[in-house]
Amino acid sequence: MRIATWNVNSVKQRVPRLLPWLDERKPDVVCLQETKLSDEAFADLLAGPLAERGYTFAHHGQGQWNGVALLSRVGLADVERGFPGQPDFADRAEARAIGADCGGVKVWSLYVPNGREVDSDHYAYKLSWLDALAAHAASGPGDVALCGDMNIAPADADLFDPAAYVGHTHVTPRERERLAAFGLVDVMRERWPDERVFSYWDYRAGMFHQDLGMRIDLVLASGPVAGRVRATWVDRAARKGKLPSDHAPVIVDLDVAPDGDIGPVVPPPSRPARGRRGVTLPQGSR
DNA sequence: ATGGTGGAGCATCCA
Repeated sequence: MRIATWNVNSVKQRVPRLLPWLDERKPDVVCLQETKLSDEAFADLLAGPLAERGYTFAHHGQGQWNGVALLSRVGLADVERGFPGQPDFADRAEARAIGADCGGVKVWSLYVPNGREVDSDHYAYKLSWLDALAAHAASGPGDVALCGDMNIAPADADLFDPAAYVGHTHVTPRERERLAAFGLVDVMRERWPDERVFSYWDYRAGMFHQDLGMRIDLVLASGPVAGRVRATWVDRAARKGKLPSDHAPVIVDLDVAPDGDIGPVVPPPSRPARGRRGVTLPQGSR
């Protein structure tokens, strides 16, 4: 079973990239984030193309911001939109979490709040949001995979240059502690312990071209799921070419790949490290 | 060079 997670940064803009990518990679379960559509608009846009490809789907949207979805060819049962105790921001519920049983695994598509500035209201919201998620994720006895844009780099190795992020969100101990508190396995880092591997590159200043990115899109799996992993990689090809998202998909194969390949013969997930110091982070970049 | 891009949508806000 192949699971993928991808922050598409507007699924409407990304349709010409998403549909060929589904045909090429043939994921069984897809977690999308930042769809930026209402449920109705998502269905109008994608119900036909997804049905043609054998996917059922569930979307949790709020219009122009946020929005998460699950696509599945292995079943989509017990769909949950949001999770118990999920906090609001400014008294408004945001569409940042959708979960379902897909092929025996409870899969969550998550778009963790950005946090904006350390110690801002939005940062406090991010921490409380993660606390509530931990309480819910820990409550289930079954196999679980938390997938999505966590807006946290688990370690300094997940940054092109740790010095560029001093004082920024995404790297603070309080955020990283929340990730660790899930008690789940970061399957990408387990598979590639010493590789330079990023999933997000700012659109600005040629960051992707220079491979100046960060790894914030994660698959966090419970032990039994992590034990089934045969391959894990970042699909950097999806970040290239015309009108890409600023994130690349993260792909995880459990047991065997959908085309029968046994995995894990895949290229290293990113380029070798090139010493780059003193690069100024684009303002607002996360 | 103290900027630079892209998506929401129409004035800015967000990442």
